[in-house]
Amino acid sequence: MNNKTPFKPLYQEVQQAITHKIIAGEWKPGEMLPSEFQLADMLGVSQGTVRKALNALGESNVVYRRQGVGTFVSENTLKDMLFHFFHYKFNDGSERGLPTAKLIKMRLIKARGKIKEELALDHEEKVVEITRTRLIDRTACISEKIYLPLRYFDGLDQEGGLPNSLYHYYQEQFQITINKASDKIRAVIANQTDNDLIGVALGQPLLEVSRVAKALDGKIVEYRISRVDSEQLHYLVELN
Amino acid sequence: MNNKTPFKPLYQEVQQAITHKIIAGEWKPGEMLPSEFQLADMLGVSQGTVRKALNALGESNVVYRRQGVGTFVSENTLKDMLFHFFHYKFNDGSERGLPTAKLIKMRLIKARGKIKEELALDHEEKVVEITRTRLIDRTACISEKIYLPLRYFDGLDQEGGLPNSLYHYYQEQFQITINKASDKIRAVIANQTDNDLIGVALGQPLLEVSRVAKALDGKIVEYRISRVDSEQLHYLVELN
DNA sequence: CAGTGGTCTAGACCACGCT
DNA sequence: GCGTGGTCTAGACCACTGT
Repeated sequence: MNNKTPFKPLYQEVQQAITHKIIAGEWKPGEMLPSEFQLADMLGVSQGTVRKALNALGESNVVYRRQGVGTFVSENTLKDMLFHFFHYKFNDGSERGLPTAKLIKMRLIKARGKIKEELALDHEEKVVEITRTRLIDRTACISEKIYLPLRYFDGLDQEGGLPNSLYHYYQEQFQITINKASDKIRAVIANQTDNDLIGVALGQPLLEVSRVAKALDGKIVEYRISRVDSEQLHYLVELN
Repeated sequence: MNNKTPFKPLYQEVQQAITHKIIAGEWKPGEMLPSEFQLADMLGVSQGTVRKALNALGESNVVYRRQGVGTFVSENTLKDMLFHFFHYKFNDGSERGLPTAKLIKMRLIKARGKIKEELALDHEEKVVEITRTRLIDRTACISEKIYLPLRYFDGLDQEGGLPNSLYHYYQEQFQITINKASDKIRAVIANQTDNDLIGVALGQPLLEVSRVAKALDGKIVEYRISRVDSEQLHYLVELN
């Protein structure tokens, strides 16, 4: 008879409804959402149901909640991004300044092979390739190659410079909020390019971190390969 | 006046009370806890408060909950452990058999330097040093050095062999449940020992993962250094 | 069918941040 | 003091699992 109705809890509907409004731009990054009771009235459910939905959205960093203040759409600010998406620490345990970035090259290419595959593209679309180095306290320690489908970042290739926090820039300029990512970490040997870009000796071991990042709506919007000076930095993972 | 009462929610008290009973062995790994209503009666709070506490314990993997069945104390079974604490994947994307382990050496040493430091020991205590390799489909791909304070693992040095899933073994033999860990990932160059243990060529890049693991009560109980053949495996991190 | 966790509601009250 | 999220309670009902 196949009479299976998968059953979807009401709070998940509410969660989706709110998410869609955020994606649609009804509430923009940094803005405050209506209170729990107002949302409950708007959506015709009880306050407890809205609460559960908002807490779930808080868990996945779509919004953040502050007691006594309100619920706000998450911003990809540099500080938050460091916490969520930047897990490099100094080997000696020292805390230093915020990382900056130096743009080396930006060009338009066609996505082929691994780039096309990792970005899950059907065709050989145009993508922007960004090459840059990251510096902490003026010392270069990471080189990055970043691939962005031009489809999502129209006009990006015309830009002259880029800010330190790309994710915040994506959000402000292109209404793309990075929300999830997965990092594949491998060990590689430094080549001449690494020597040129971050000054590591040829033959030295490096971490190569290959990241695929997704926006709020689940679409893959960025592929990024970082090569990290392992003599200076390590990658830290907390397992709970 | 300094009349600050930090305010501790009731459900956190409940959470701690339940955690303590689990640590004390009142409910053992794999056993079912009383139902929400029974716990509520026992502790003199409402069912909703118990629910919030149990869900929090579920989040941190102290218990797991199954609708229609019950709430159970988590077991460090091989399958769960792989999901939580084993994040190595094959570079070619293939899924293969479960990892096995081959014991190379076990000896008793005094904790000094980095070992003492990472295990947060005050004195040069005795620790068990375990050297083993891990194999997937009979191919060696990881070598591990594991350091365990003898204080927590009394008699371990007398054992002849060890099972594949150490964490399950800690739990069954020593009533120690591994609950949290942090991994520091670096890149290194294979040396003669790596060549002997996992057959990687000298000079090849490896991942070195240095893990500190904590038990339910928060105590550091294990320090482990893994050296991973990066030609075969990578370390995968999901950022949400 | 009995028992468990999961959802949803309604209402009271508390803690917090801002003004 | 006001408005916000956070806690706690009580009760009804639903969905899932195993017997």
